[in-house]
Amino acid sequence: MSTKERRLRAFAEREKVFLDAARELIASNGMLNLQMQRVAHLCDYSVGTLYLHFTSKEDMLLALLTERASERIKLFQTVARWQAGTRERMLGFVLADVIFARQQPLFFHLHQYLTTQVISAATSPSRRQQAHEVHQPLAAIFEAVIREAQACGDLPSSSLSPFQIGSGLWALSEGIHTLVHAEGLLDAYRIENPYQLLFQHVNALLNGLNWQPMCDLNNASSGQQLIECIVSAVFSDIDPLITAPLFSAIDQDSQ
Amino acid sequence: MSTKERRLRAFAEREKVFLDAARELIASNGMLNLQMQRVAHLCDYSVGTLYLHFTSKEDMLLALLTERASERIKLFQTVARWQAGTRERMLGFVLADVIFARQQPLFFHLHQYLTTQVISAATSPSRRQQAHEVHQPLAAIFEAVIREAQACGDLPSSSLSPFQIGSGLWALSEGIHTLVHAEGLLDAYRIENPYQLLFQHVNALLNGLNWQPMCDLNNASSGQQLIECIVSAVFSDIDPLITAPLFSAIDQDSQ
DNA sequence: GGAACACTATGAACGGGATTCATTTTTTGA
DNA sequence: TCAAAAAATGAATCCCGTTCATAGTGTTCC
Repeated sequence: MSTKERRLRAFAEREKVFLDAARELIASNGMLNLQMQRVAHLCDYSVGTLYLHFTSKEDMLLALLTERASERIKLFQTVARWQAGTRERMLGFVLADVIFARQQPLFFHLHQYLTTQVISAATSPSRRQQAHEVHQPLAAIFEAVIREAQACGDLPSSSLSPFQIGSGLWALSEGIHTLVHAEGLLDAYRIENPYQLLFQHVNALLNGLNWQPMCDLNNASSGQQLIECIVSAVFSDIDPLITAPLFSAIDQDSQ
Repeated sequence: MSTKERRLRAFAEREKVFLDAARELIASNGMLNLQMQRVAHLCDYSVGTLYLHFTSKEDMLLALLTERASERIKLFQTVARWQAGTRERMLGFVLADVIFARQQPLFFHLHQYLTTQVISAATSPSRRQQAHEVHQPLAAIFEAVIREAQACGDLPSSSLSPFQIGSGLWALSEGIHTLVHAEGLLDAYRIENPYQLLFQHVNALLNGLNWQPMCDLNNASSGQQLIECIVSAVFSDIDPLITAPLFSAIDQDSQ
């Protein structure tokens, strides 16, 4: 009975085709102008067929986001495999997130948009579930490093669970991204390189947790050197246009 | 030539009437079901008149958000006037933010929704500008405390500007709010009281900045006592239903 | 082979609601 | 009092997301 399997596979493949088309259309016209009609027509299918896959437009966008989770996880895994201290790897995770946001601004916006309650309510529960499952490994990866740090004495044991400890870094990172994308906010305060700022805050937080080896916050350039070092050790394959502004003084970022 | 002035005042008053109606309708039917028609009719005006005030629905929502900024600022000012150490006051700001988010969940959702680039793009530049201006005092208030801390030696001077230092706390706070509202995320990790977690992270970050007096992170209950103390000193007029879960172990929060 | 059946795909039509603008009403000032 | 200017109106428009009755295609079994 391979008929059914074959059909399922074909269905899954078609879903990818739709998502590719959606991505392409968003890339050229912006998320605001994405129309279900156009997605369907670009793939030579009818709208009805498109709606066999997604319960709504938002549902499709969430699928698009979920599809890309694996790339983010890959970046995290690269960091996790890196032979370095636990603290360096934690910084590496934050860096990975920044790189991801810069590499794929579209996905960052999608994430932000779909996290909103109003919009999230328009997605199907099953796809929300799927999105969660797919992101699970992200947390698992950094939890492992936190456990390792506690085991080897880099990090004092705490009443908090590893996830709870990590959530602080996660929130800090998420929050900076939000501030960065709140139009005009950073201009108003003449903050030129928000991501360098993020690393400073992360270092402060890690220091506050007594995560060894402690870092001298007054020496900003050594912090930048560390980032540069992580980039060349772990992310040497990433386009320098994306990574360079993270440790050099001048920010060429134009979002 | 008071005619013009009178008209302007009347216009501003009518805008308030519209915003009140919008708030009422959102409160009863949810943001998703807000219709411009209904807002206009509830005020006995035509849709056209409504559109003399707002360039779009999103523009109206942003106005609604901006209108409420003063309440948030009031909470901050209460904290700023409190006769206490600088570190306590910084915690107080974070607490004020949490209280605001719990008191006015609607405005929190609006904020989240309108910060999104997709939605923000649908608002008028002038209103975005206005929203910025109105929020300016928020930053000014906490910057003053940071300056004071540096002056009195609670906080070592740094190469970062006061705003830059504060932005870390701001981001952390914003990020936790985001995680809290990302449906199901906290359930998945059995995090019962995210705001207690926020205070722990804030304390870690402040410790990391060497903000005196340092706080013992292992003693969670003393942290909770501090929150309780701030609440009774500064926010005694706030409904205990809102403040109690912030320092007691059981979280009755149901968003 | 082909008839009956089940499963898929279709896209015109529907519906909901934001936005507009030609027209009417009100206010102003001489 | 009245023409000109300003403000208000709401029916009509337009735009899209979503649906569903119908047509098409593949499958099964005699």
